[in-house]
Amino acid sequence: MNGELTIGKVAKQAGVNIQTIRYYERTGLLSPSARRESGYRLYAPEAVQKLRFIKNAQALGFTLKEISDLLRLRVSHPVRCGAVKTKAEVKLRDVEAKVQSLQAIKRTLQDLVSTCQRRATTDQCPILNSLEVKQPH
Amino acid sequence: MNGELTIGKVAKQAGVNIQTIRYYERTGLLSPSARRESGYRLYAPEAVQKLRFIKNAQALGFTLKEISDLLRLRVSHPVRCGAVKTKAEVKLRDVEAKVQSLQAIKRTLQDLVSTCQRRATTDQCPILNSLEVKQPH
DNA sequence: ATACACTCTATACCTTAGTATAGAGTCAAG
DNA sequence: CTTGACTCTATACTAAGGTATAGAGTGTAT
Repeated sequence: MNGELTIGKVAKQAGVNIQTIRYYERTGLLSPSARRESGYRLYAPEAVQKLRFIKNAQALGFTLKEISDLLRLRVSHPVRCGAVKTKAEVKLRDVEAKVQSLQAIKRTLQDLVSTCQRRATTDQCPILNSLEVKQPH
Repeated sequence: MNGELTIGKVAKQAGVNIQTIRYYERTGLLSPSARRESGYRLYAPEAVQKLRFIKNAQALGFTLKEISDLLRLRVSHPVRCGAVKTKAEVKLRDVEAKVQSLQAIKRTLQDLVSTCQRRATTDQCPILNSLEVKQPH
């Protein structure tokens, strides 16, 4: 037993459609580690983890292109280190901004819940003020 | 001067396409506060704020449907308070989960940046371990 | 009163991210 | 050695979220 999985097993374990996995292969996001002689795709168990990461990251507003960039971030040669570091820093700023925005929404929702508890009422939309609005440059 | 804006002004201030605003109107997300006799849409200045909120929330992975729900969350009558509170609490759990996931990605990116600084190398994809993977139920 | 920018409706088209289907071949249990 | 579940490629379709265009009317500065 070598631990390799067929596409159906991977799909089931990751909770995604088989077609989705093949679609990700077409777009360069996830390739099988090997093929059987018959052409059947074979995947390492980490493929399941990768698919779950992709689905999580999508729910956070990342596009497949951005997720692909994230997955490619690794320090392969000291010579490329500077470039990787720069990319990681850019992504980090983006992620930090998302965390800030989400926390603002979170505080508003918490306020709303406690406002309800105090039986106060308002016709204003409270969530509108939650996000620090950036002017388009 | 009553402060009402035509669609072009709103679009420019919010940094979105005019067609997008009309699309949001069709989908019930944002309606003009009035129309001129000629049919021209007129918007209150808050429409700009609302559009920016929508764009921010989309970048955080919320769908237009979810954003619509968020914008409707307000305590209008004490009698409805329980329902609003329940909805707000559900959204709150969702937002908290997103914050957790983003912070995991953030820590990984920070590690990556400092790994680079130590000139270490790895062929592993470090970000794969960043998200607490939930089993599909 | 005429340009020119703006807006209207209606319709068509586009991109991203899948999902479905057809027709043929493969695998493994009985 | 066949039957049922699985996989293959290729192609078409779908849904969400826009974006573009045509043809007609409106607003306003000169």
